[in-house]
Amino acid sequence: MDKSYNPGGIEQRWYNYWEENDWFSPQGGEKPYCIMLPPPNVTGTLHMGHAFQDTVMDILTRYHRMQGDNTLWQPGMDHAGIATQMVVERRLAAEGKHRRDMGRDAFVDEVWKWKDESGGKISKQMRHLGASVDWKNSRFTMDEDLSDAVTKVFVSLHEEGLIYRGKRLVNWDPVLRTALSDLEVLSEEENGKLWHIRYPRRDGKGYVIVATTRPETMLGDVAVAVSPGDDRYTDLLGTELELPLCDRYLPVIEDDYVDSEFGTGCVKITPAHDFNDYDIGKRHDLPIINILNEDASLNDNVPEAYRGLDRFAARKQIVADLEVAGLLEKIEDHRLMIPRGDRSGEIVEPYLTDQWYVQIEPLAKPAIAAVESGEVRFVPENWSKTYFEWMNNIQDWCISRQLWWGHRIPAWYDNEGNIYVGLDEADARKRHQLSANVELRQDEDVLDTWFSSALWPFTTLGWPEKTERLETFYPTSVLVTGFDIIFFWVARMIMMGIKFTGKVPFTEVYMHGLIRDSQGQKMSKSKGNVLDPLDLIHGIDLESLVSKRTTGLMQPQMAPEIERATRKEFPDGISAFGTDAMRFTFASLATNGRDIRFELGRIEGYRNFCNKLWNASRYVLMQIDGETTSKPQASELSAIDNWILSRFERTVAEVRGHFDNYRFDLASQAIYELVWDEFCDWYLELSKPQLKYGDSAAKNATRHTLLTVLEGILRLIHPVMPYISEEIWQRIAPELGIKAETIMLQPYPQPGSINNAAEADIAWLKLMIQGVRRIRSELNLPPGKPLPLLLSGTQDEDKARLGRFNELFCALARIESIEILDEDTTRSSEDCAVALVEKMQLLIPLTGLIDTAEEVSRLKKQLQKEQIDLQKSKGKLGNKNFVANAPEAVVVQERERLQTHQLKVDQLQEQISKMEALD
RNA sequence: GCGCGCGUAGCUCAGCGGUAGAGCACUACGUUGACAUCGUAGGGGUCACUGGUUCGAUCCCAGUCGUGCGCACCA
Repeated sequence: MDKSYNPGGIEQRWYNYWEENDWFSPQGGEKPYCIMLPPPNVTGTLHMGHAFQDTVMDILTRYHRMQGDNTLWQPGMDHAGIATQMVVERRLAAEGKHRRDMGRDAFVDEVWKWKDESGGKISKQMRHLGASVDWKNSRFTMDEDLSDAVTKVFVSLHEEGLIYRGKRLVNWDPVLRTALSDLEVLSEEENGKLWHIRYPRRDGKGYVIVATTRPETMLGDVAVAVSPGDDRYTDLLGTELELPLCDRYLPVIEDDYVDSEFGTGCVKITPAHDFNDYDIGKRHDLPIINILNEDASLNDNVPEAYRGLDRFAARKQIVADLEVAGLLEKIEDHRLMIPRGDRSGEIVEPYLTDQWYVQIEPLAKPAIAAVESGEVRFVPENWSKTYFEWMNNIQDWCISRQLWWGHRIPAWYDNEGNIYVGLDEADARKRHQLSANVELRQDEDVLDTWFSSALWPFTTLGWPEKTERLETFYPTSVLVTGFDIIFFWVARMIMMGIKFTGKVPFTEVYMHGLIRDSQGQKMSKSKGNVLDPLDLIHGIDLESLVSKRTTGLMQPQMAPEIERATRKEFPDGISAFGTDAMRFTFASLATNGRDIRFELGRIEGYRNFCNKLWNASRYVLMQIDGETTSKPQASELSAIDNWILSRFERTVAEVRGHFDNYRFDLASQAIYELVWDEFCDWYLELSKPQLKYGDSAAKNATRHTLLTVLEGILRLIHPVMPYISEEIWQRIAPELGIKAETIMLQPYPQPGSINNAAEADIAWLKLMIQGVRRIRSELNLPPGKPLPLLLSGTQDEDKARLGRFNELFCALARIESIEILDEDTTRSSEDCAVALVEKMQLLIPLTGLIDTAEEVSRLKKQLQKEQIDLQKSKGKLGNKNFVANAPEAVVVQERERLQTHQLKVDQLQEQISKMEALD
């Protein structure tokens, strides 16, 4: 074995080995276990969030596979309509092409080409991460059968009246020129202005002032509304106002929506371009005047002067014209919420169009019930509140998008505009008894990507066919996903799953936090703080990292700042940490929190941990080299052997519990402590003298224990660190007579029995060793210098243990001789340094080594601490209410503490006064 | 406005009714053949604040301050 762990050399080899042997496919077994991979965008690449999520899913998958479950991790990719179309359009733009020039079919061909090129990247990345997904059954949302399922669902919902076409206001992205659902619009507070405009009264009695944040919309005004019963405006009712810049008059209406306290108490009403106004318009039967084109330029419904102007140019012009006309009362600075498309970043406009909608409430009801009843359980549980909050106020879902890339809506129109829905054109004709000579054209629009994603858990398993996979794995076991898509995806899967299979799509939803950078910032290309998981695995030099972060920016002016920050945070680039270190890091970060900060120091620490495990294994292999090791009799195992075996069993139980509760952080910590703090720090060190001084049976027992515990650790850790565990296991397992091809199909450790006696023995031994070490360190005695030791106050058990652990103790504490002082021994201890182990005092003669004054001050420090603790205990026990009300066990424990502290205080005081008497 | 979080050691985070924990960072010492990607020992916290419940509160309850997120919003 190499002297240090080198992940680069082995990872690819093991992954290929596993995949070639088809061990990622379900292996059979009684209990099915299934996880659906949230399908990543086919044209993207995996970021840290994906790597984190994939790690969690792979841990669960490998954990269950090792338990013999029939385990499926279903992979696949999503066609991501808007995102993908944007990427391909940008690529075409670089060649000076535009999709509208090339036509729909040619454009879609381009997307497919790009999909084939790009989709491979993601699967390559997932392979590097060690993801044990069922590659053979990987699916894509645009696959023919999945597309057929989408169509079938659409037709079926339409038949039931749950999908309808309607003309109403939608969120319109004027750059992408498509409708968006509510969820795809992000509103944020921005600086704006409030323009106060005078609307003259038609009766000539002055004017009223209305305020607006979007002056250009006045061209679509159809009324002015006031609050009912607002005294200031009672005389206005029934009159009309002149609409400035237009040759129109507006009625004054009353509506409860208007807040008389806000602004002037007068609101202009523009039903075609404001959601609230739209509702008011409907209530009052007002006309709707649409003033915008698809690209948000002004259309022919406005005065000629403004036609064709972009919305913001028009705003400027209108304000100027109002100013000239003396109709602009004032302009105020104003903070307001600006809605932007989540993809384009453009300000979206409420826009009146025909779109397809899902009537969602009938679907939502059973989906709410499923979570209420516990049929679907959120982890952490609290997310169910967020889910209910949204589901109880759910709005109809706009599912049509004016895009070319996606599932085409299966609806056809005749020349009169009648709509015919069917599985395909022939089916539509059949259903509606249309003769072949009726001309039909298909709806141009495609479906929201999330519509097909909502079906993912069952369509990937073969639905609508009643396949064996569907039968076996549906409902799936757990959904692992980020809370950011709880509405987009989780809620919709539950609704669609129940609707079309009659069952929930999964019984548990593990919601993890979102990966952020070391400053707590969200990682994004535009901020220039993204990390590529592969760069953490393979390493990257600083210059490459800088150029990677600064090329292809949407805002190139950010480049210098990004470069500066990158050079500061990664002055030496990023070294190659390997997949396992990264995975272990992700596991340790998987707390219940919402934000997960990723820091290099963390992964570095776990890289070191890999090296620790590697070297421990190297040690074990060196010890067994050239020896035959056989299974020892139980009686041949020493206390230290029994101790480490017992610690191992404890850890197994702990780790399993944590995995079952999705506490990967606690699981990884438990493993880390077992490996480093117990196996390496103590057992390996204790095994050295045992292998040196023990008889042949004891040596054999120790070697066997080294192998057994290490082999168990490897299986315990394999779900988190698949590569290093396989690499070492392949060398270790044969030594134990295990003949198997891979660790990944070995049984996951089951907790066994605990050995309390051995644990108590070793706890005592550790105290002894640590006592001596502390004296050495605090008095600056050379670590390597052998020291004599005197013991006083030894109890029978101490003597018995000394008999058994003499060699181990002396070796680890570097003690050259031990003398037990009896009550009547004349040897005095006043010139000794002292350490306390229970009732016993460890004494190290200082003559010629060090001034006793130093020891006195050291002891005084300890005494002070003991006295504080003693007072605390005394205080508690002196409180009658405590003794009367606290549970018996707590009181007993407190009494023991009191005794221990009292004993130590006495011992220390005695020693101090002895030493002080010397002077 | 409604809902959900968070505030614990210099930093990042566990813990959550019975004497405060980890990793990293820090200090001192140390290359004895598994490992310097290391070892040994150590320092460091009125657990945001104020009240309440309790024999006992970092933990439960109420409020305050700070901070983050989601949803809905007033022209």
